Amino acid sequence: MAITIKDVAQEAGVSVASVSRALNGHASITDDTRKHILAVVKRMRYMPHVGARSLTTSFTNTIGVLLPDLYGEFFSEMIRGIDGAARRRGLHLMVSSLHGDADEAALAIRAMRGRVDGLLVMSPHVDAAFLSDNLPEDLPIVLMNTAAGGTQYPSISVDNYNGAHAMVAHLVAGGYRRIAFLAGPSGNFEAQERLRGYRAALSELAPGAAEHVYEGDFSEQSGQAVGQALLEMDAGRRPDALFAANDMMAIGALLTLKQGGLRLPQDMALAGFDDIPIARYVSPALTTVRVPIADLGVRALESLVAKIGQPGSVPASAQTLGAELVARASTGESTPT
Amino acid sequence: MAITIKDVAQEAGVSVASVSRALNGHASITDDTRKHILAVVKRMRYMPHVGARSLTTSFTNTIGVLLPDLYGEFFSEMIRGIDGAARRRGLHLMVSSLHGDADEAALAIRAMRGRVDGLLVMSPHVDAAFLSDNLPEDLPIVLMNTAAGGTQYPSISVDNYNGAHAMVAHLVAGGYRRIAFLAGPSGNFEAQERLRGYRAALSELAPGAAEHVYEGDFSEQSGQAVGQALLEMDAGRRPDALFAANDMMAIGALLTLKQGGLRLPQDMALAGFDDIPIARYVSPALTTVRVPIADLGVRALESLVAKIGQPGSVPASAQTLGAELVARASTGESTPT
DNA sequence: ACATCAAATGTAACCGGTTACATCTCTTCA
DNA sequence: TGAAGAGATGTAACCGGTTACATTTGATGT
Repeated sequence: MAITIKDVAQEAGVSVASVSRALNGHASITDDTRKHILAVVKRMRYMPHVGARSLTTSFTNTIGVLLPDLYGEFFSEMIRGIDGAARRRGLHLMVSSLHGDADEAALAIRAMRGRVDGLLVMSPHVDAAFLSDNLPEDLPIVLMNTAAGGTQYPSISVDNYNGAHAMVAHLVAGGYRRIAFLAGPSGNFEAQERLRGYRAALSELAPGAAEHVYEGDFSEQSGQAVGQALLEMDAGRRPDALFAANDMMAIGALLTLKQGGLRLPQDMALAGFDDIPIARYVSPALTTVRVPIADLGVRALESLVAKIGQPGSVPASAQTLGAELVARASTGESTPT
Repeated sequence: MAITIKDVAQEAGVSVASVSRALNGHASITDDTRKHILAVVKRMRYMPHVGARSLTTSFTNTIGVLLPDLYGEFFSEMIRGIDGAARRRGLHLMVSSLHGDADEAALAIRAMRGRVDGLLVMSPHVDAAFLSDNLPEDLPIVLMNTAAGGTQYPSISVDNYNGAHAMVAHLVAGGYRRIAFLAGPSGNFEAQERLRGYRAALSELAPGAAEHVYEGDFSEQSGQAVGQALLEMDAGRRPDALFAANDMMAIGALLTLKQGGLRLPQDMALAGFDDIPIARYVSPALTTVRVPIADLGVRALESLVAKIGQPGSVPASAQTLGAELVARASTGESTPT
């Protein structure tokens, strides 16, 4: 068994209360005794048992983070943002992936009880009903990139609609007219918003143009499949631009189209969404919409902290972060990198 | 305040002990009362306070993970491996980045006391002395990718030496003779091992060839800088192959060299180390050494779990994971993807 | 010299669970 | 019928901290 506060108290010849006070910088303790106690603490290498402490103080200095999956650049960026913001406030992170079904998600949420001061959740499987069923009622929570919260929980997400809208505008401005869209999984809220943006912009900015929507699932493979389908099309009927709902699909299509002998962007322009790091490195470099993922994490953590600070008083707001168009060579921009 | 076991006991008309027994599947409780209690638990949405529980049981079902930084594909992969292995065992993860100085690292370690059953640590700042100074003595720990443990702590790392050795062999076999090496930060153990592998292989396999070592720091920028330096060299004296100690530097060099008009691999072959996802997508696709990062995480977690299972009994072993050469176009391979 | 009072320190209750031990209930058998 | 014993349930101590309240100590004023 490790060293406890009692051991320290005994060794220093004082009461546990004094040790506690010395450690927490509490009032009314002589400088002499404080120094003496701290010396003993150091000598014995005592470190408080955080769990025990949080039992009485009821705060843990820890934030729980639930993400759908811990894979890929998106996740990595998100955690980076959250971690940076958390460390700035001296908070720790407890992360959990949710990639199982709803039951597993429920389990993960329960496991957080008593260990965290608040929860950051991003999950396609989670909706408001599920949350109110499984959440300890008094646990502050902020949702990310989801429509699930309704008005009940605060959420913060990226402006997928306007990002997609801006991309279509960019393509139209570049002279492209037969603009196809490679959609994400239909159940996914972000994918829906991006599709909605595409449709609205198209009917608004290129009134005559027809919609061409391909189904995809955000994977590189589905990009390759659509690339293949496009290659096999009659060149006259082929779209002159393909806008994929995320970068990975765009890259899959890019590789397939290039391999099939198409010149990009002369034969077909290509655009993605997310601006994952790879986007800059493929050739031609991929035009995309930059999603401020790390920022999203930072903001989410910050609103969570605010909510923890004043429980109940903050109404459930839905913040939106702007997404910025990044024009690169795949839609004809000359600038490299 | 949330619902406690007492509330449940009162509501169900039993003692707290019975509730506890019902929840933990303990022996000697009637099926009737168990069902009744569980029904009440469900109705009240009670969830046990894990911190309080761990106070008496002294286990937390949580593993602490300390990484130097939570940025980039490397750590994303590592966490993915750890998370998968952890969830298979019903363990939770508490992650913390260490990117500050030693003091911050010490703080992060102390914060884990009482919240985790064991620690997974990967850090350049950490050595054996530091650990024995700051670690609660009874906390199981496994180190990753570091020489720091000495014989005191078990560690698991990638075979950087032989990976680099194999790459040099590959280049020599490809006919390259003036093989330059772009090193990583000198304080970094992995970087040192890769450099050592380069040197040994070179003197062994190409006895006459001179060493050319450039300094780098694992960043894309340092790759660009060296790329620029190479471009400015007299073509006759220029190396015919550049082996960078990691992929990001190789990619930095690749972009700069291409932009400078060099043809790869005809004018210069290029190789990296790590096999991050981007490596496949650049053109020419980058020859590299695949580091089984996720595997490393899995193995590390598994040895930690083993150590937690039998404290003290396992001697501090140092496992090594093989690194596999992946030949792609940047060293002349014809295969795409 | 003694009463008064503030500051420093100690004692013990409490946070929310688990579990050893005590108690109660009910069956079984002499 | 009553004693013994097994099985179910309750009581209370404990895990390692924090903190309200009690107590001790020492300075101050008259």
